[in-house]
Amino acid sequence: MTSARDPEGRRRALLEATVEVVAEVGVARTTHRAIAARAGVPLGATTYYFPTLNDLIAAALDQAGTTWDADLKRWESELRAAQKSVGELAGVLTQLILEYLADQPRARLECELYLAAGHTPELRPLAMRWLLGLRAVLSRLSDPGTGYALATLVDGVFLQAAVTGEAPPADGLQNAIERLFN
Amino acid sequence: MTSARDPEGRRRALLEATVEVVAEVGVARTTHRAIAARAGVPLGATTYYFPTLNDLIAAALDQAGTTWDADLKRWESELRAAQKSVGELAGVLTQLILEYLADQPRARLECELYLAAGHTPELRPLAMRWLLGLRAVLSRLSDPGTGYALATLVDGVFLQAAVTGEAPPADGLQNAIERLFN
Amino acid sequence: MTSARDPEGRRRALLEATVEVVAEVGVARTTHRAIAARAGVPLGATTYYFPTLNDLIAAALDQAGTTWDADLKRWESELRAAQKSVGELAGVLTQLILEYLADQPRARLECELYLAAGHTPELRPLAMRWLLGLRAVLSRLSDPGTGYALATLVDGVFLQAAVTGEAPPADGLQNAIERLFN
Amino acid sequence: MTSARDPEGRRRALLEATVEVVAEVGVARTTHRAIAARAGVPLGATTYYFPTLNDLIAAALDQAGTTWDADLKRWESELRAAQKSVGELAGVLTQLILEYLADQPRARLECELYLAAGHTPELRPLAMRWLLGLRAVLSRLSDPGTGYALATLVDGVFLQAAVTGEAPPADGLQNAIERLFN
DNA sequence: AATGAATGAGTGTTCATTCAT
DNA sequence: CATGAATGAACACTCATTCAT
Repeated sequence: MTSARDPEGRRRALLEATVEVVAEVGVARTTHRAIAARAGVPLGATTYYFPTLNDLIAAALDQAGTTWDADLKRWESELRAAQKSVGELAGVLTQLILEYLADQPRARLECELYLAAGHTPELRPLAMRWLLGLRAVLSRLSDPGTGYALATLVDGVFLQAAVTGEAPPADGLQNAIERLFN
Repeated sequence: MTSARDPEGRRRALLEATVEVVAEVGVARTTHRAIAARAGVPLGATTYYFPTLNDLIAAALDQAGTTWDADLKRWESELRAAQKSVGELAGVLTQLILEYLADQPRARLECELYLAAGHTPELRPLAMRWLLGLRAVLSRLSDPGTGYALATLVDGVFLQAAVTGEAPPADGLQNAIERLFN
Repeated sequence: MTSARDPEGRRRALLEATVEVVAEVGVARTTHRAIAARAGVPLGATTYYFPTLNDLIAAALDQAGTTWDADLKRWESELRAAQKSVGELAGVLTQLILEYLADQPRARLECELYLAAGHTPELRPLAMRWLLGLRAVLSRLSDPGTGYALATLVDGVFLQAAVTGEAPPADGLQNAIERLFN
Repeated sequence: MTSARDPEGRRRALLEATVEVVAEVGVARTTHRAIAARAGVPLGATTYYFPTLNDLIAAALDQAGTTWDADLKRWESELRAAQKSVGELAGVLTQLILEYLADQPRARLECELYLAAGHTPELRPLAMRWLLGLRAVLSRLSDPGTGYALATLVDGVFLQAAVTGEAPPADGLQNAIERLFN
């Protein structure tokens, strides 16, 4: 339980808890009560720091977007270091994807966000940020066409992971990535 | 408003309405009331024809799965007819995807199902049917590795369409498909 | 399943089923569906033969009252045959009570009726018939004061049986009856 | 309408209202809405203070049981003070019963509880507490056999009062009690 | 005559949100 | 400032009753 004397800590705790709850049960089943319990804060804190539940969820997804941006930065630098051969590049990208999916809830989060954006217009810019961010990184490593293809493949991998709950086949994935790089 | 004396029509209307509502607001926000209003039937008809809301949703998704199977059959025959050149094959597949996505709600449905399957175990087999059905068709046209790659790309396209609400770039998509076919 | 061509049989089946259901779940939880299922008749038959559910329940309790009257007649004759000694009289009455309570549902029925009469004025005459019928029989065997005392004791035995689900202690009961007879 | 800022008052009001409603319409017909209306509290208050309707009813009956225990204590001391003659003892007990039955709803409550216990196992211990409590008090004043007989008679009196809505005949009752005491 | 399909009022319960403290 | 008590709208679901067939 974070202290009431640490507003920033509370906000952070709420956002983290919200991300976790959303990843677990989906945006639509996310409740104030679940978030408060998860964050270890009083129920009233949820509406004290964020006017409405949607605001809280949007803020949490926005924060997750920032984390994603940071992840992408790391992806970019790791990929850049492997740019000499297509094979190595594909291997590194495959590895990054697998690592990312190892954190199941986080992986499901992207899909939740994407779909929620379909019903909730104000989430759309946020979802576009994820989508275009990945595409941009991959485009910079190759070209826009390849970047689009790769980013789309990665989104497909994420979606499938949400259903199956399993990691994608490393070799099959790497092979597909290699083909798209050419 | 369907007639109260046309049970088959009612069932059909309910299933169709459910598919639409699910596509619009997501499985978790789908309510008896929304379905009844959309189908133009009284509230009581929903539980009269389907014991519980989950049953109704499952039946609707199952029916959508059957439609999807039929679509896949058509896809397979059209793709087979274009099998002589990779370029043509990619063109036809691109076209089929674009046509499919033209029916926005139906396109979003797949993603909704995939995500809902993540929280709702009983939907998982249904989701797997979609996922594996597409992969099987595309595998038969080429080989398992290519089938996996193509199906994953297509799922990515569907997911992105759910977010952006726009059709994917035809040329970019066809180009990506061609690369995966080689 | 009784035949639709045998209206009297249907009525009887419905009444019997109703008595059973009421005894099992109580008047308030008795439904058309439960009665129809128990009687093996179509749902529509319930409202076809009895305008409302309350009518059906009242008719069933009335019929049970007739059975009760017959039971009382038998009680009276058996008791009369034992009238020479108080000990024998008490022994026979105890035996009759125990036999009656052996059919648990029927035993609970009386209490259900008594209580339902508390909320439902139109059941009151029916309940009074049970109450006064027993009192009359026992009065004729002795005198009004003793009849009142004995009938009250018997009602207490029935009520306690409804709670405990167990038969009353035979010796304790017989002893109490003997005291009241003097 | 009790104040929203008086939790104890609200709980008490809810419990009292529940006892009244149960006494009036029976356990099975007792609804959140009826209780809320009777207590003069908003609907949400019912589930706010008691998680489920059954919890509320059980709590109300439990509280009534506590009141009953207190009543029994008082009965015992008043009866003890009259222990020198059987006639006086019977007179006091009769008086106590009549006083108790003067509060009709409370009197009916016992029967409702008894019957509900027949269908609802978790109410059984509560019902047994009433039943055995009375028997214990009357046993201590005489002997177990007499206690059983008297308690059974009293239960019969309560049950009959629930039907007739009238007080039992004082003289007849006193006479019956006297006979059981010997 | 007899039925079961159909309906909507009413149920218990959840929870976003408000606001007194 | 922070909280949790409080509320009522909305939910899934049941079922007495109606009525076309």
